[in-house]
Amino acid sequence: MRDAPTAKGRATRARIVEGAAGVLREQGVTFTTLDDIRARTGTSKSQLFHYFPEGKDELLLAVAQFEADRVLADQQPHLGCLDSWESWRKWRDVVVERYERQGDQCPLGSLFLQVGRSRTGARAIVAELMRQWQAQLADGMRALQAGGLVSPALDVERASAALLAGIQGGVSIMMSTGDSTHLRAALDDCIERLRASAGDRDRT
Amino acid sequence: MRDAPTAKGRATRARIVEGAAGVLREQGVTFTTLDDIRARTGTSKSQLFHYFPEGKDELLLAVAQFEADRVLADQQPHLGCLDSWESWRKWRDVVVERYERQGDQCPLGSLFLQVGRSRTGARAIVAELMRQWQAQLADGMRALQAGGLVSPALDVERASAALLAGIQGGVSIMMSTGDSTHLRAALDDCIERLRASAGDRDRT
DNA sequence: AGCACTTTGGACTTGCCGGTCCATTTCTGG
DNA sequence: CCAGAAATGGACCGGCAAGTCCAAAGTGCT
Repeated sequence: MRDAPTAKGRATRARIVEGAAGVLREQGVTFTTLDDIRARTGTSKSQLFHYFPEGKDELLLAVAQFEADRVLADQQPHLGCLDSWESWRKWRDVVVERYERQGDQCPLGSLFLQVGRSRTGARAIVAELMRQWQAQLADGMRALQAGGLVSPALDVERASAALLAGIQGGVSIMMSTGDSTHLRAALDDCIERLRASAGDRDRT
Repeated sequence: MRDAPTAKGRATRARIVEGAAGVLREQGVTFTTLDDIRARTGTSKSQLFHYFPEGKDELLLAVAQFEADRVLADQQPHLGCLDSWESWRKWRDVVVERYERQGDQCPLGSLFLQVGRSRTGARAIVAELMRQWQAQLADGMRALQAGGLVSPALDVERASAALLAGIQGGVSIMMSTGDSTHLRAALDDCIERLRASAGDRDRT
């Protein structure tokens, strides 16, 4: 049932996932029932179980994957070519803007907390997301190094890990406080350190 | 009922909170029922509602407060006197050790996600925890400044916000990946930057 | 058109779990 | 030792939400 036989089926499945993602963002996993999803997506109970035979968990997992894909996509094209200070700045702005708009809705955090226990799949999704995210940050740092904008002595692995951690923490703090100060601080602090590790030329 | 009339009552209430905290860590909020808590704490249903008349939410909130108090307490006495590089190092080790031991059990994160929607109280607890935590980090940085170990030009507010974000993110990444690399990276990176902002003397 | 398969509708079942209630026991103060 | 309050035990209730099932409608292929 992963890929439905007919086009109509595939469309319905996609509609369910997308609609479910919306409901989940608004209400949180805990307070979302299959009936809510049914109502939002204009489907019947049997459809839900037709496309997700293993029930709610399977659907939640599909939504988690859907959201995870969006996280990186939303940062493109900037995340993909972090080879100048200007591109880093733009990327930073996109990240801040995206998460501020999202506000206190945490599509992934809560999802994997719920599903994580029962299905190991959820952890894998998040872990893979983190891996790719960090890899792209590391690529960007190496691009700066290649351009002579950052010291070759910089420990790229560690710096990218720290930056990723800062983002995650910034976002999760924003979830509880509604304030993006920490996210901004983490991003700016890390980027500024990259700058400091260069010579002082090209401070744009 | 906040503070029970008799000593026995107070003891029971405390036993419930503590036991509930244990169950919640192990199973997560979603999969924990009042019966689980009842079993663990050797109490009866009526006791639960006797001490927490508003039901599960009230109990969850009490546990959240209990856990929040522990977070800072576990970092003492180091967090309280971050006035030398040595004390920062010790504190860093304590944080890493504490969260590695905790592993993938997230006492607070999941709690406030659940309760946060229904009761605003949970957010307040987390927000207050973050405030105090960051304040103590900022104090530590100012102590370093006072001792001439760190440049007076350092933006303490931003640096402490970034550090806190890094810790939070490091911990939450560890929740999904089981790996403390990011937490360590965030701590070490931030502390190293503090060092770099000083003159180079006293690099112990 | 006709057959097989997919998709859809929605009533129904089932079990769980938060919450209620009252009876009983244990404390405490005088 | 006694009254009144606090603490405890546990049976019971009611609602909700996940999951089942079968019949009906649509779809595509020959």
